[in-house]
Amino acid sequence: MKFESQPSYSLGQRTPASREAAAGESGGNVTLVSQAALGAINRGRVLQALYDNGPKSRADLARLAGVNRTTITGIVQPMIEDQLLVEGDASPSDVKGGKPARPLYFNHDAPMLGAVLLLPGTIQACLVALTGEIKAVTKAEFDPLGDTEAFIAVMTKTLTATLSEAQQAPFGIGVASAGMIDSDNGTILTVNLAPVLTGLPLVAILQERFSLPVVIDHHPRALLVGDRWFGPGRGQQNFAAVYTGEVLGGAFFIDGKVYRGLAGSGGELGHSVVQIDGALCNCGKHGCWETVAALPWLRKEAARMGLPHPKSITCARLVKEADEGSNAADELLDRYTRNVAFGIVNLQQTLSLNSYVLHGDVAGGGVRAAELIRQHVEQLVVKRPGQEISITVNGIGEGHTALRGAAGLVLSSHLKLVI
Amino acid sequence: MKFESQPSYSLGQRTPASREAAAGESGGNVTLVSQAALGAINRGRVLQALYDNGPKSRADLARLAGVNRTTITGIVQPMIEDQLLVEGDASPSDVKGGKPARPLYFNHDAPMLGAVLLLPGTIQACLVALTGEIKAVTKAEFDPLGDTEAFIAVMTKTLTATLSEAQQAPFGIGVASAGMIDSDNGTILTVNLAPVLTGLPLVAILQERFSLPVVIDHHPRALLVGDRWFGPGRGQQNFAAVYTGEVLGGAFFIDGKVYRGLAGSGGELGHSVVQIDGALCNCGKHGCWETVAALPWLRKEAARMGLPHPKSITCARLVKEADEGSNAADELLDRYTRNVAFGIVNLQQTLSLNSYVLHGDVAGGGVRAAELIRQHVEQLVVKRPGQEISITVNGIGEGHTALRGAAGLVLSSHLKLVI
DNA sequence: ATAAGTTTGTGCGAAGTACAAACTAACTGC
DNA sequence: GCAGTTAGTTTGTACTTCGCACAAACTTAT
Repeated sequence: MKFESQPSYSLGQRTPASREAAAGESGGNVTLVSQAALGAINRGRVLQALYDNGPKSRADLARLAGVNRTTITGIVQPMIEDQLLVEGDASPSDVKGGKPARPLYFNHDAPMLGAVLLLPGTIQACLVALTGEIKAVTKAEFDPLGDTEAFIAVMTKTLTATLSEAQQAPFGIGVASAGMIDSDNGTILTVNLAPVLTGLPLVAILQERFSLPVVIDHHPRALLVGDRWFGPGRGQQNFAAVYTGEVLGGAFFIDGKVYRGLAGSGGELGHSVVQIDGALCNCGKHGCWETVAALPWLRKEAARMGLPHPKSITCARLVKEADEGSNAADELLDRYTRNVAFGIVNLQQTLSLNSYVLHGDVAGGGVRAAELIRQHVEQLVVKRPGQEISITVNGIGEGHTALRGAAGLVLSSHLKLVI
Repeated sequence: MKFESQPSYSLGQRTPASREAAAGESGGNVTLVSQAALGAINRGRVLQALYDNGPKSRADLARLAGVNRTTITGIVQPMIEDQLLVEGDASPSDVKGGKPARPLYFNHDAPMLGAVLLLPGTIQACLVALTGEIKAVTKAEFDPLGDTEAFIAVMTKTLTATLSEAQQAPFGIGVASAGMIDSDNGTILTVNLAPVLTGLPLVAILQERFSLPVVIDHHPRALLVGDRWFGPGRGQQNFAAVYTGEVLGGAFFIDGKVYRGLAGSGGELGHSVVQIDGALCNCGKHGCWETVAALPWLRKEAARMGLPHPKSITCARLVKEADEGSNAADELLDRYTRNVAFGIVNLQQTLSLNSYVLHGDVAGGGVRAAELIRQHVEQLVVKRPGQEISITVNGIGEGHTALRGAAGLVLSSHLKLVI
């Protein structure tokens, strides 16, 4: 399947990319900003402002960005003509009269985003509208120990099925994958439990088959992006997403952009050390955060304390049983949330992002777990005047956030907000 | 003392600042890039390329930045006319003939940078040339428990003495200070051992007295900037500076810019937790990194192990005694460097910067200490294919790096490399 | 010695961008 | 009906980068 049509205005995908490539070839470490790139950057920022703040008039956007109204007109007019944006009905003027503003927002029928969630053994693909709605979900399974060609066949078939439901060419395809991902080079390095994926240059493969921009990143980073574009991180310039479950992970949104680290390796928090010479971790080291704040620890402690059905214990059940009056559950919940808090404390001491969105098991514990973690973090962090730490839970289902995040990866790279 | 003259080309100080202020007033979180800002940004990047790569011809710079040669000419010509840059002698052409290139570099007589290092009880001020040379060092002492007015008087007098030796108006004044600093608002929050500084809006005070741009940041961040502009971090896009001594601290250079965190509070690594419920820390918490990797721990262990003169033990002496055959020193050195390594490991797992510059006590241990730390980090970190971790020591004296870093703070803010 | 080839650096016009001023459109309040 | 206010557009200006052409300065081959 191939898509040809592209919007008349460049969103900066081509030019800066080729520029960077050129600079890369000559080994340069500086990149000047060209005139054309400038336009793309500003177009991207206007779109992001629309995302972050919801429907806004041209005048509002101009005020928000501190630029001239005419600049905004120049930016949005081609987008309206291309039906990426639509003008809403005139909203009544608020105070002292004046011409009513016409709010702008994304066209419901604008091109969508392809999204793939890749976990050991399963593939989920879908289309995500710019407004966040999910459509055309397709699921498939693959043999984690099988043949590479077989996997590619399943992946292609699944994605083709989903993309064929799009009315127009999607902006691109975003892939969120478990495991260790090299997002710079678009390859999967290793996925525990799915050796078939080891070393797979998935971006190159999909780009070739679908002739669309393709982006890949690891699961926690997709959650982060999902939070940023469509969840509680919307509009924020600094926050972290923290995932807890069988393993621990995190991702950071710093100064308005996704932090990736070299070759996309930042945020592997599970194996930061919180207990020198502590318990043995799966990674072979001792005292990793994962040894005290992941589900295996919780199951072990639940069994030790004699809680019912310790093998299937979750934060959600712990909260429920604590709410029902179980002292043991209450105590374990407190210790669990405290252990989770230590990782967040170290993050806070390091980056001082002040805002954290929880995912995974601990998110199942809802507001109560989040509040407990917040209290522990507050106690364990060195206080600064005027500093407030917020811990929130993403209420939307886990899979949906990851899929939306995969879609958001495309937006982030497409809008090229980084210079 | 007031300075009036300013270079004819803007380096972006005024416009973006006022732009940001305007956007801030209206509560906006996006900022479009203006035409004028674009020029300032590119001018800044050309200058940074000159810093990072040493003297380069226009053609080289154009290749390095991936832009047209004429663009570089347009950027550097006014700077040459303003005597910020100078054209060197024609260097002999290297291979196939052609017109010999004229390398450009900073004019030795260009405006300098004012730098202040503020530690409890002492002030150091100096001028730093764009080439890194330090001139007109002035030192003074103040009463850490004394009167605010008295401190300001000493500070003003010291700085006036230094600045009066400048031939032209410096580009600005950079202040590196111990303690907790709010670099966004330019105030000192708290300094242990110097209560007189608590809450002092030093930037506003100095800006008013000297009519120059003033920047303040905390000590580790000044070391980072010193490394970046004039030390082992030169030309690097990602690295961290780590300070060990009576306390621990760090600062990060991420994707080509100094990371500050909200209100400049990132990098307070000393109180990240590496030992849940471990030893009591000065901060009132338990198991902070500072409890196992700072000098108080080293002194305590040296005493426990019966090493000579444990109260004045340093990493430098430990290395010397270990080199001379002391098994106890060797063993303690290994444990000390391992404990230091844990903090770097957590940083690496979080941000994956791959490159660390050591300062403070552990830097006194030279290459041997750095290599030991590197080995421990390699062992304790989760390996990624193709990932190399570098640990280096800044050979230049501590004070000089901090002063150069304070100067570099001005450059960083003046060049406005961030958009 | 001469010619050819190569590289550097500089005018000049074109294209693209944001901005300011002045304008029209649309609504409120008196 | 008219003044006041706000939204959005038109028009002209200033600034920046880019591509092309060209002179200057050097090397190499004949």
